[in-house]
Amino acid sequence: MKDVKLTTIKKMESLLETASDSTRLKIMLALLDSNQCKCEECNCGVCESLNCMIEKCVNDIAREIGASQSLVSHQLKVLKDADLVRTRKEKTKVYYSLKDRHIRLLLGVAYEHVMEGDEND
Amino acid sequence: MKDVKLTTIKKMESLLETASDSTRLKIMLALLDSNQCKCEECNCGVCESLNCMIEKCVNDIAREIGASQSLVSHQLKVLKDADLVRTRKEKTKVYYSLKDRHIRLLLGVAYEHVMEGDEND
DNA sequence: TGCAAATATGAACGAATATTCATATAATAA
DNA sequence: TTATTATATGAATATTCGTTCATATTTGCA
Repeated sequence: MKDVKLTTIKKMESLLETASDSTRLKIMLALLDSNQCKCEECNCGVCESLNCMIEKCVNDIAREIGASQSLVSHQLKVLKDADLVRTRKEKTKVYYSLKDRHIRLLLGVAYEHVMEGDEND
Repeated sequence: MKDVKLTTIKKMESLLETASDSTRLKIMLALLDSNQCKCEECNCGVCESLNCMIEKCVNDIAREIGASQSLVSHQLKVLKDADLVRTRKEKTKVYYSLKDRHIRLLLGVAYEHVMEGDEND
């Protein structure tokens, strides 16, 4: 990883910056929740199939994480602009889901690091 | 990942926040550079052995990433306080290295996500 | 056509943060 | 001790960012 281009670093910065906010983390973790997995083959919530992607609408997310509709909408826009989530419209509702497996991996690595605490390597 | 505690989310936020800065990313990427791997068994730069951990002193990092000594020192402190790097003193120099494999994984996932661009899953 | 539900947006405020400059501290060698 | 090298730190500045409040937009339904 020696010669990483500046534009690549800027993109990495943008990705991590977008992920590094409590509200947005809560939103993304809500979208990881396996309870609403729609996949018929499994119920893991972390499998790689697109069919298995969990999606929730704005108000449900807001209620679940205990934040206002406005705040969640604002932060979902940030996540969308940074390409961390995708959307699907259905009637008046907009369903959000995590963009791809990298986002789940990112959350997973961060979660594990925090959970393992101060062990040394 | 449904019931993630608030304190856990705060720690994840802190980890990602610390990682989400160009200067600090450059520093950490410099510490991933396999060219200076001290491991005698391999030269990969990404192996998990602590012996294989690459370490560099402040001025070398500053020169390598083209930033001032003061800035690098400030940001290394941020990285150290957040537990992303470890230090080893030797005479007047202080050698820095990445803390553990999670940090390398985090950088790796972010790098891959950016590199794969806008492919959908 | 009008109402209701769901979501998006703009302005404003306060808080947090990266960088620079100047200087301080610590440790070594002559 | 004195000079030199390496690193750390404090203050100051400008910029960015999260949240709230009020309001706008869009869609479906009666």
